[in-house]
Amino acid sequence: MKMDERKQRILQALILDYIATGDPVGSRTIAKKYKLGVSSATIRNEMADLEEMGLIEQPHTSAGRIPSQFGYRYYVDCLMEKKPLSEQVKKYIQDILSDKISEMEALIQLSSKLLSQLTNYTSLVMVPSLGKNKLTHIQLLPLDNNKVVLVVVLDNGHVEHRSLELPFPIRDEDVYYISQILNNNLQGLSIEKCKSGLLKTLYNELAQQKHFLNEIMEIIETALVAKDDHKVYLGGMLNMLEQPEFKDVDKVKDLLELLEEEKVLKDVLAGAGQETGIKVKIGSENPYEEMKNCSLITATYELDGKVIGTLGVLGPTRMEYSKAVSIVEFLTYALTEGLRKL
Amino acid sequence: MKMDERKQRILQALILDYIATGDPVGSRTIAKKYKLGVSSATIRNEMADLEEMGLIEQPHTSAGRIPSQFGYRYYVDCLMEKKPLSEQVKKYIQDILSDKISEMEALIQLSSKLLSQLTNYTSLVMVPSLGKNKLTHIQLLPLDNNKVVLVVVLDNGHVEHRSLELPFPIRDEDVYYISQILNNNLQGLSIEKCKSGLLKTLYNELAQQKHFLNEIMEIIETALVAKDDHKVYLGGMLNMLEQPEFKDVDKVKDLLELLEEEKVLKDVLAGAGQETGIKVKIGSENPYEEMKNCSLITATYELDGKVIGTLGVLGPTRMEYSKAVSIVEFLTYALTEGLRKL
DNA sequence: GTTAGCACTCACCTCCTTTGAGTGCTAAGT
DNA sequence: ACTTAGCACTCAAAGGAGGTGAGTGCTAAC
Repeated sequence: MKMDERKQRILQALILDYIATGDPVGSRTIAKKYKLGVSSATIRNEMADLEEMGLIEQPHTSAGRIPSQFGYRYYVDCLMEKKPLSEQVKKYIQDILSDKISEMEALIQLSSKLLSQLTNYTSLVMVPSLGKNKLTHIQLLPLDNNKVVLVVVLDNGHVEHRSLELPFPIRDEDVYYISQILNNNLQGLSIEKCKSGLLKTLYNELAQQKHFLNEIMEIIETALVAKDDHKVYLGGMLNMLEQPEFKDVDKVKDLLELLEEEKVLKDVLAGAGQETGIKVKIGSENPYEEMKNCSLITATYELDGKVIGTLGVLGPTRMEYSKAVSIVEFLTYALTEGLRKL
Repeated sequence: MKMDERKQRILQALILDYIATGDPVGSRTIAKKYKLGVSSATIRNEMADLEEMGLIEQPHTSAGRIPSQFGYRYYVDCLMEKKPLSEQVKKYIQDILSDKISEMEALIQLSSKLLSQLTNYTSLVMVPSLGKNKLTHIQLLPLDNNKVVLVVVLDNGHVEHRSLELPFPIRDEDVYYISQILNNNLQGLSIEKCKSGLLKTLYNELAQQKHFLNEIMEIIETALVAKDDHKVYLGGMLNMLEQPEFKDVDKVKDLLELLEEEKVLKDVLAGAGQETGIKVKIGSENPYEEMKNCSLITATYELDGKVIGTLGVLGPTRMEYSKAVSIVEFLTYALTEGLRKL
């Protein structure tokens, strides 16, 4: 069966109406609301064809049609017209993102919040792995008899700290001394490189000084390795509750519980891949059963021309794709700009 | 009307049954399940009295009775028998809380998680204000031409860091120099004291060196002041969805949205006061309209014999008070112990 | 003071009917 | 050959009627 223009127009009208109202759409509604110049009977015939092609379906015999997952797919790929954002909204985004933010992570977190606010869906933003970043500073500060604080500063402005408990007391001077050696040797290297054996070399240099450095090095190594990981921000999770398709607590509970697990979020975003450009995953294209009634729109943001993270919105399959895509698109742009300026 | 022992026994039976089943409890059920040695008719008479006294109420004419807010109050104050925790659970709590945690905040956060897991309700934990803690270290690290990282280490193991953007470039040596001066002057002082003019004194000392210190000091002051605040952890928010009384999305949405606001959480916990001991707020005793179907059980935890924070569980008014109270009680004890050892 | 007995209430369930939106098919119109 | 009007048909949803049962309050007897 061939997909002529009239079928396309009918499919588009049906999807737009369904997205707007949430009710199954009948032939009469389409004939009346969207002037296609044909009667409802004709539209009925065409709809029968569209159903045969798998693009729309009937929830039950005497109801109108709703788009199938493939219908949404076709719409997103071929029919959707991007709805340009108003200058006002663009300005709003840019104003907020350029408002004196000096830490990369704060900027990214803000983007997540903005994304969920603007779309009224749930936002996911993956913060880049720190593995490739270079150390600007590594510093140990004495805290107590046998406690020190390890502070790691990366060249992207990211700061991590961790308290370490040593199994033996240590003098303040020694802490400063070790700190200095660490700094001299590790400054400018990436975390990845620090991990790969370099710490051992360093150990040799310091071993001449103190016999218990071995243990300190181990702890530092663990701390560094543990920090070399992605992080995901989730925003507007409760927006899901606004959606009529999730008005039943039992239905939405599993989804919300799923979203509370960080590993899942990483999976979901990682599934979108690293290629640049906007991607849309519809219904069961997503990796989790609980998300079969959801769609995910993602894009990647960059720093120095390289993809460093992914961001996206998660909503019901019946989501406002055109609006959401525009927002994701512009926010990605604004975030990339923001990062560049940093 | 006087509250004789039989009335008490009936009220207790009714509340226990209602908490267990969630259904209104009739006279026959009480007569059968809880052997009080009297017939259902007698119980009916007593229940009429209890209703007159405002302790129980009927959802509608031909239904059983449910406890009123005052009924719960009376139960919690006079009738409730604390259910001792099994040694197993106690050990579980203590094991988890003593598992190599060296940062106060991590310990507190873990307590929150534990609390929601064990009770299946929502947990709130307020982290103490940092104002009274002493500075162990204050350190500036150069990051970039005109960016520095401020790291503040407190004597309780808490570490805060913040990136500062200076409106002018600064040399690494100067950063270290300032850092040293700050350290020498502020070490051992509480944040409160740092704020109160001391920074200005310090400014005089440094002003002889560099003219732009003024601005640095301002930034540091802002950073310190902003950090002197309470923080609240929320755990198991979605547990609310498990409760049959919140099976309607519209009912639970407002509550969940309320709980997402940190200010609200602070209010709610602050409302419980600072006196030591377990407190129970039932239904509309809570400060927010959205919580009129919830009860909150709180307790305070201590360090060095002084109250430093509050922790609690929030559940439906029909919550398992005896179990929840026991868990809150023991967890408070375990957390206080854990903090002491730190 | 307690209890058995009884009339009464009312939410809830089930069954039935009505309603209306929507369909598919057919035959007539262009 | 496509389009359309007309019609019979389907089925979810809404509304109503009747039955059920848990529970109550009252009264009279123990």
